[in-house]
Amino acid sequence: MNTTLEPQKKSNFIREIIDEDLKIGKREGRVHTRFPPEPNGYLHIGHAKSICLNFGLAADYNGKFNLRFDDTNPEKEEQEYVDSIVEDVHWLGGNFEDRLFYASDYFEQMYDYAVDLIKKGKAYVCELNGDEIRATRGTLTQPGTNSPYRNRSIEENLDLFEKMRQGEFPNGAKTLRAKIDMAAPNINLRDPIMYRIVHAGHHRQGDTWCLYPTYDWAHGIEDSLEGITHSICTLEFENHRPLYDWFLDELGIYHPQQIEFARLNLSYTVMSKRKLLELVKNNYVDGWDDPRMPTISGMRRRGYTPQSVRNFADMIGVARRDALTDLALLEFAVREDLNKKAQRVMGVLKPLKVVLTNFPEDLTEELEGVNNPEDASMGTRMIPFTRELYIEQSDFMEVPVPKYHRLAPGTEVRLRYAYIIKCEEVVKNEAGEITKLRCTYDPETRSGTGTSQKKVKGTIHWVSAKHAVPVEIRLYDRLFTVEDPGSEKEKDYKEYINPNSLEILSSVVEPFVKNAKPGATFQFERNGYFCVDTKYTTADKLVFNRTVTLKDTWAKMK
RNA sequence: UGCCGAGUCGUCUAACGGUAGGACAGCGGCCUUUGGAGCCGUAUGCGGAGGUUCGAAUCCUCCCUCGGCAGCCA
Repeated sequence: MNTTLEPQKKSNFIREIIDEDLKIGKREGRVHTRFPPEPNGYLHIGHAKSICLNFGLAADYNGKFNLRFDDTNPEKEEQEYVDSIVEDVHWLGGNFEDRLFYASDYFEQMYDYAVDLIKKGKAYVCELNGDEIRATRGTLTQPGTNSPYRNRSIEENLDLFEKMRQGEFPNGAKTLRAKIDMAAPNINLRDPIMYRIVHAGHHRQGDTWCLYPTYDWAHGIEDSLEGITHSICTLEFENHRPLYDWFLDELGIYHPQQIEFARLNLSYTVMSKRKLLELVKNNYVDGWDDPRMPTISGMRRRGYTPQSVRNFADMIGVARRDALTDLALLEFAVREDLNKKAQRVMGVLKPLKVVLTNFPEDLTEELEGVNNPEDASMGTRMIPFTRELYIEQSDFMEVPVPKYHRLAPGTEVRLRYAYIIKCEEVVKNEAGEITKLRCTYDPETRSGTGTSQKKVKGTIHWVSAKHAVPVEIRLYDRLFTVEDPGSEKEKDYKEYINPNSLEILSSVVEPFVKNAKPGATFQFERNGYFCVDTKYTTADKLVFNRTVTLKDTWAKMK
């Protein structure tokens, strides 16, 4: 149980429901949640919200959390998705222990329950085809009409249902329907379909079944069988709750409580599996784990930490109103976490050569750099300093604008951990482009020596040319150019794809980074957080993904 | 037009009849050998109209706006 010693978790309406349930001793005071994905795609940040919610509730209330695949539709589901989902839930920290379940493991039990309903006169085999069912369902404002097969005898229903299972009928020929009310104002109650015939191999059941349960019929049973106490799902299932309750009540079995919350929408991206699948299939992105994708695997590859995603989930809270969450919240969450953990290092994204004309040709000085100012235990490292360096192109302006604290002709700037230098000469090629800066350094100004009182406004990062490790750096920008690409009814969301969401750079980093392992995260000082890409990094070439930039107050001033 | 649901700072989210608070974003400042981090300060909000009440974001009525639902998807 939660104790008063623990930090107070942010209140939300689901916690209030649970608190009340616990108070009145409902369901033996247990809390047992689940995350029930269909394995028809990769998990995204919206699913992460649900996982954190469900797992967090179980953890905080000393309860249990199940991972259950809702694999009731063989035509869309694949083992690849199962594997990725298990990996993602684990990575996020969702601990389901040994409780990994599959709806398909309950098919036999569901079938028996269906027979029970038939025997109670609450379900019937219907021979209407898809068009006919649609036509007799009525509309939002008009009631439907009864199926001509609605009043078959129980014996005939039992016989037909058995034959459906045996594979005697083709796809779509017959369905099993609940006998509820064709005039119900809630369309879900107009004799909903419980089983459809699908002759297709199932990723786990193979050809055992040609009869597959629908979501509405299956889901409550799955929850019931697992002893789930609070069945948390998103708002679009709200209209299905009466049906969830109806099935469980008619069956007379353990009855969990369905609670709906608003799904996550994030600005500048899309969250539907259908759209994400389309981006992948049509190569708008480089797979489900493309770092620009809002998928968990994409975010992992981009350098997000599980902790940052969990913090984000806590920040956004849980409610019942539709919302569009600002991407800035997610970026804040990852910066906050990485700031505490990331090894600092210097890397020059777009290099500009600097020659220190008064620095000895063959000298290499070793300068000490702090690995993480937020965490002294991470220690220090030595950084080589030589006559020829690279600095960031953006750290030099031939004609500086006001408030520009960096290098310009005749001005001084500090090199991080090193000396103050002065720009003496700008070297250009025939095209007039700046190719090199000739500077002088002031030997009295070495960092930490305190031998000079000289102060400069700016400090810039650099890499010794002789020691520079060439790397590829991938900069990512938002995938879409508008806040809510999916909301425009008249336009296809793909029209808003950002054509500049990926920029690939040839860059240099300090030698400390040379043997970094795939997945390792660094802060390139003044630039942002970067991680070694797990897909394209090879033995002789490091590829970095920019996870997120540092907050840049200078960029805002411009 | 039927049913269900939701409206609180720019964004997300608290409040449970008793001073509308927090986070992010913004703005101003301090500090700084990362224009990072940190610290301090600051502005902005209860969809509308009535009603009940000493007192309403909260309870009631009406209105407005937005979202979901007519798959043999989940």
